[in-house]
Amino acid sequence: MTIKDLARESGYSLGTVSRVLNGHPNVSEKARKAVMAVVEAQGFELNTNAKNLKQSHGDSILIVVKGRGNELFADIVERLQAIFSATRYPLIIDYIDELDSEVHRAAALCREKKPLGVLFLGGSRMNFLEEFSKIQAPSVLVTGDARELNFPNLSSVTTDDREGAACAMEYLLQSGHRDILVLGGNRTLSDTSRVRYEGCVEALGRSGLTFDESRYYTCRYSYRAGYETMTKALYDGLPCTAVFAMADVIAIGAIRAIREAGRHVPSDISVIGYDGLGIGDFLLPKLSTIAQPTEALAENSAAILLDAIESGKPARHVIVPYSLSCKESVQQHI
Amino acid sequence: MTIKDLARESGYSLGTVSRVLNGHPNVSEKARKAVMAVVEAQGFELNTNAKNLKQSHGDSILIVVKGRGNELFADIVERLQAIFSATRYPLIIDYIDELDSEVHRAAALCREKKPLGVLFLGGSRMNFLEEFSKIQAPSVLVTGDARELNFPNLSSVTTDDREGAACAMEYLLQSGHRDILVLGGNRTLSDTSRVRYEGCVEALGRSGLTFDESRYYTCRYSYRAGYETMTKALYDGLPCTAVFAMADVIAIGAIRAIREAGRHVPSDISVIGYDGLGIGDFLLPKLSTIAQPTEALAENSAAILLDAIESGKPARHVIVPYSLSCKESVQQHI
DNA sequence: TTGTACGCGTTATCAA
DNA sequence: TTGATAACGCGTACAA
Repeated sequence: MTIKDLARESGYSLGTVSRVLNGHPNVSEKARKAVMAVVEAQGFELNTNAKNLKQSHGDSILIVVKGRGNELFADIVERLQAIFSATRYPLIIDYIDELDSEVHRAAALCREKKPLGVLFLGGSRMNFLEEFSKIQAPSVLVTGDARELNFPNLSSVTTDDREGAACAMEYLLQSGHRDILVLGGNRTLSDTSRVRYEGCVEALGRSGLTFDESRYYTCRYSYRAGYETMTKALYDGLPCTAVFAMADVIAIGAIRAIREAGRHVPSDISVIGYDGLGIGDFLLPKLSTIAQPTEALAENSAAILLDAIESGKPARHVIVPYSLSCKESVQQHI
Repeated sequence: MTIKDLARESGYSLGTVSRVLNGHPNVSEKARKAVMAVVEAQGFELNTNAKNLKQSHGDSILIVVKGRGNELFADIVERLQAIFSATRYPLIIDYIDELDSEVHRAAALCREKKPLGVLFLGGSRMNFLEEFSKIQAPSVLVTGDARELNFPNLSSVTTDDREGAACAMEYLLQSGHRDILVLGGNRTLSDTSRVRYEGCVEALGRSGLTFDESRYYTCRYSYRAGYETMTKALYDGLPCTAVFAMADVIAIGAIRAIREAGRHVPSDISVIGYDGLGIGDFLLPKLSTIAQPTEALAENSAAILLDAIESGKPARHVIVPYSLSCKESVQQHI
């Protein structure tokens, strides 16, 4: 069943049928009805390949996810999937290592699949600077700020990582902690980690304190890395009554490490994470964290991308609010 | 850059170029070299849309995932992604609700996308019986047994759920537990749940015991559902020293519920899960569980599907071994 | 072994 | 408002 058959059955020509199917203006109501009647009756479906061939681009949306271990992204991907399943755009999801270049990968995929748009889950300025100019499709960086990058086709949706991190630190500070360890990503490679780090320094500064570099532990974003890094930190033996982990996955691994060292959370060591993973509420103790609004992140990203694709709207940059989620893993230090 | 350009630049004709690109036999080594040289030099990429149009089917592989809350599937999807990223087949991943028909959804998607093959993550016999005949593409049911369904294009890869569940129960029994609650899926809709339930009954039978129906709590596969169901079970007040949760996500939610009720795991109530989620090792207590080999599950599924797609090999049904993972959430009952 | 020519299903341009 | 027809890039009979 092709539009050719549709033309025959409906008594109209190919051109008219195509116009009906694409909602073009210059077509009589009568013709529209006639064609649609056959469509309903025969269950006709347009051949995407032919359409794409003609239009010389694909019909999918590409999602490049940075880091397999980061559950936050899993949450966002799920939401994105739910949103896009209501549209006619198939999703191509591509996972790359946390330390690889998402832009390089996206550029390659764009050449191959010619997607309508691309969504970056995580990304670093350096990579964008280097080769984002190679990609033409409207894109949005989710979980990162692309405002200063100033690419006309690159939007961004994120929380304020600096303030979020500062908020976490301040919470720890206000709870009486002074000996704080920070577990975060590689600050050279990850903007998010760098900006959150700056937030930490800032928060400390506001209290007249300075951050001791040796208290920053570089860590991949995964349960295991959190566990291993915290184990090492404990072994190093710096005084420590609280830990700020830049991701909940890291925090969860760290808590396990603390417990295995015979210490308790939060009575011996308080832990605050970042992300607001769903599982946090089912742990013991419930994880205190800076919650990212995954739903808002996903919805805004999708809306912006769709606007760009369908209506050619220009890039936008939106900041969605984080929230301090005080649960059970942080305690007043006496 | 099309094969037309390639033809011009290489000095050969369109036909020869196409043959080289598709690895056809009747082409001289000289021609092959000449064409490939230009391909390398110019970075030519074949137009998938045109190719697909010509061959009247897509080039992607469809994955239908049943249930958004089931982390096991997330693990498997990740592995699948890693495997297929090494091939030229894009993955289209579609999540549906745990209680919807995966086969119905797949059939619709097949009409639309004409994928080369489809992977079902979770699925129930009833749905397959009803409309799997509508789908022609080679498929594999991951995490379910399709042997008796006897479709020529449906393979399956799974662990032995009956034995796995029996193993979990026996472990509890051997640990001295008699008052055991079981939290699992809807046995009418989910074959996996039904079969695991049968395993429970069987294990009990081997010990001369019978399963009291009121001890089975129906529960969706998610942290929250596990938490809520366990809370309700605790409220019901049946004597209980151990819980078998048919999924780790359920077990994790249940453990939280138990703790909130002021009881301890495992000293008051032992809990064993099913799946072997990565996070299990970072919890307190570490989760004892029946571990499914996600890697083997993914690898076998991919291999079978690829064999079917590329070499037309017939359906296969493989059982991969589960393993009892004794960690910290189950204790001897005195 | 190589080249030519046609058709896949669609959109878009132009004339009617 | 409608219809005829030319591309889009590729695979493949068929001819050479």
